[in-house]
Amino acid sequence: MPRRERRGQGWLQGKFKGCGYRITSGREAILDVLSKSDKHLSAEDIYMQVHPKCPNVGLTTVYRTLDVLAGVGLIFKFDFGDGRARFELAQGPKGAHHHHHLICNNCKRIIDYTDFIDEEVELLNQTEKGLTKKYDFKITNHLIQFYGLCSDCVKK
Amino acid sequence: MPRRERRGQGWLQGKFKGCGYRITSGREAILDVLSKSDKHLSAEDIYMQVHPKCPNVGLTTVYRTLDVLAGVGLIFKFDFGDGRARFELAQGPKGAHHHHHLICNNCKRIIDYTDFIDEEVELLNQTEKGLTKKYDFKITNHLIQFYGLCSDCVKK
DNA sequence: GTATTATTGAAAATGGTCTCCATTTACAAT
DNA sequence: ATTGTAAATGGAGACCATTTTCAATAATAC
Repeated sequence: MPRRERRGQGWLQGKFKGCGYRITSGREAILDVLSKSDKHLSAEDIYMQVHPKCPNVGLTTVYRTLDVLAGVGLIFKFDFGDGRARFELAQGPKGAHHHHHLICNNCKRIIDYTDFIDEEVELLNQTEKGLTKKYDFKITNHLIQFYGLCSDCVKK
Repeated sequence: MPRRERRGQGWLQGKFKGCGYRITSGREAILDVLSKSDKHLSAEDIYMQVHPKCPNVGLTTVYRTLDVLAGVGLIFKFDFGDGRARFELAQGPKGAHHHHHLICNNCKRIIDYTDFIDEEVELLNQTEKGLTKKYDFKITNHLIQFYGLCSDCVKK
């Protein structure tokens, strides 16, 4: 059988242990759900997926684990304005899979986009550099979201 | 006495009425607080400031008014991760006062910055244009936040 | 004025998230 | 393998920002 997932899992778990946290079955299951999904999962979404496999993992643990993971930087926490937090893997030591969001104000649909125009990356770096210098602020991360109307809603 | 605020207020109220909403004393007071503050106010902050002047304005009305104002685009609603929404005037028909945020992960301090480097504005425009075309998405607004450590917290 | 309709406040409901604490578990040292 | 200990757990309930409900009131159109 292929060991396809071994690497990713290994890395996640390694990073996790490296930070002094213990690997438990619940945490493993949560990491597993996160790493297999490309959606923006809420705590309850994750709980719903984990629970069938590990009925002994409670919602509280999901929240706690997500908090730890976000603190370590392994996942990102988003707010899309629907009253619940959303989570996704930061994915990869090299920042692969990084993306921004388009959010439809009408139907609340969320579109991920990863295909930055070349200058966008360049400019972001410059902006970060400028801000770091000007405000003496060490930037570790950023959030960029565009709001408006998606193609479906713009027609109405 | 100067009528400095007359214009802004007039514009706000005009826009408000133009959308079919009634002008009430409570709404006036809320608009007043918003237009005189340069902070990121929570619903309760606003309530606390409005209540002394208009004891008959309840928290419910503050929430409802903020919702209407945000819907019309007169104010922006932010989430800085502290569990309560923050509001501020979109300020002006020409988008003046627009700014982005630096958020300290440690002390939660929030720094506004308005002094975009020229390229940043340019890039945003290009990015918006590109996204609009590619995803057929009508962009009306954006949110940009940088996370990290402020000068005080970086020392520790 | 009067009718019409939006707006209101108070109280209660909602719902996501966190706290508490007795119990269980991971894991390093034996 | 066994054990000691601190970390991790989950279930119930607390918490608290935000919404809903509904009867009373106020703003506009006529």
